[in-house]
Amino acid sequence: MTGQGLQAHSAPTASEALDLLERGIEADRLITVFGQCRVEYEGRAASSLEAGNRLTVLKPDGTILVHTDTGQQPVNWQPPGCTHESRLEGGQLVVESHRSNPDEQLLVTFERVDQVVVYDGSGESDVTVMGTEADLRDRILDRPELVEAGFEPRATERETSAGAVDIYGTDSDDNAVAVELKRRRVGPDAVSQLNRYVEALESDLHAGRTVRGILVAPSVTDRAHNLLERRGLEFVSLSPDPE
Amino acid sequence: MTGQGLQAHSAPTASEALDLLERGIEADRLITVFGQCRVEYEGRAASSLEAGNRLTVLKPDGTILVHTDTGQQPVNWQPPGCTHESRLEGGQLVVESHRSNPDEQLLVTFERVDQVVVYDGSGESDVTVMGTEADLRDRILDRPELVEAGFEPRATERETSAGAVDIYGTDSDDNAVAVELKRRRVGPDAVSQLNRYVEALESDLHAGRTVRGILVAPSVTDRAHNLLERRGLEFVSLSPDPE
DNA sequence: CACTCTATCTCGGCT
DNA sequence: AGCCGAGGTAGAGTG
Repeated sequence: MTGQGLQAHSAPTASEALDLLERGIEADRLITVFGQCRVEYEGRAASSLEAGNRLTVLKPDGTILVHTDTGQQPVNWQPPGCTHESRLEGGQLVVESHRSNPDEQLLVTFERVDQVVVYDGSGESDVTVMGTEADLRDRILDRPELVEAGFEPRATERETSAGAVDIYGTDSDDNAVAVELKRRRVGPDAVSQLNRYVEALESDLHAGRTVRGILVAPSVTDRAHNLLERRGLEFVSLSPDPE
Repeated sequence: MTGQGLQAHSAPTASEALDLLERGIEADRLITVFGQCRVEYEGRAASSLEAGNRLTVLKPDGTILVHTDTGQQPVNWQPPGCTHESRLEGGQLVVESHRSNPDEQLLVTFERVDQVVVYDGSGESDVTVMGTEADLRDRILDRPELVEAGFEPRATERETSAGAVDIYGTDSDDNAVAVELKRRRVGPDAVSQLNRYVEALESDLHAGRTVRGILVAPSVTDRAHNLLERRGLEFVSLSPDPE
């Protein structure tokens, strides 16, 4: 199985590396190349990266990642949907990843290849994440009184002219209530978002109807708190986890 | 050089893999592990991932990434600053990455290890990106008439009680002007942001002073356009690239 | 395809 | 350390 599932070659020549890459790309394998390389990107923006020892990852869905030994983010990349090509240029291995819409290309030129690994990374499995905004929503739908005594959810993702309100409902006086959910501490952006929904509802609903806006999140920053007050919006502290 | 810079082992036993990992972590190397693994994460959220063939990357700055053969983003990860540990559990290689603040841990359990590569990825070099928001700002500071004839920039990143305005200046009638820059097509969020700055300036400056808000971006969405009109804000179409 | 919003966002800068 | 905003954000969901 390993013989079919993985091929590795230490310190290959450029043409040996090219051979591995071409066959790996053809066979839809996950490919890693360790080596000293330069990187050029041009597309939505443009960037240039001088020679250094890096890890390049090619995925069968068209993703390419160039990682240094620091940082979680790749130093250069292309998203899924690109076409990988490899060739020799002046005796050096060159990997080119290209896509249209937008027109972009990433060029990785290896001055030295230290290792190539071609791997069969297939075998799907889904990751299930808990503690998301959806969990916070479900928690409130289960127990609306966590927002406020008398609160009654009427709809989730209710469409308005400004976008969809997370939870739309009524309070004990039958006022309309827009609830915006955030799974973590929020800044002014979330308050503006809620404000847009409240204004849209005031405009969409028949005139005179009172619309309250309630932000539900674990906590808010100072500026967000001030903005809430100025906008006449409310805040309820609640976390996605029952803790 | 390659002997020192890179060590690779195909289809190692769990204890051989553990040995490579421990020495690689100790030596601050970039480490990749190919193999069938399960992943458990618990921290800001929680997730669980069943067994599958994946690529795990350990960086000397404490980053850990678990990649499948699709997608640009890792399926599980931990940011820089974590502590990597490796051990055997029931004959299986286990990699644990942990940090405090917030308290999080990622557990990768290998049911089979296909390949371990330990690499010296050092040798820094900076990446220079062009076509960013800073380039758009510089373009306007060079030629303020691109925003409007008579526009005079007075400050960049001018602080207000709502945050920093990208470019603050005056128009030909000596009105205050707040310019918000976006390098790409924008939605309602950017309009709300600009509106917050304009309101803050109206409040901060002496009463009666007219404050105009101008959004500069390549284009806006429909909802953003409507919101601009409702808020009495303006839009100028401009791209970071002179093209 | 475009638009909107979430994210274990990450990252850098500043207070 | 927290707050704030940018990002070549990516990715999901919807019309």
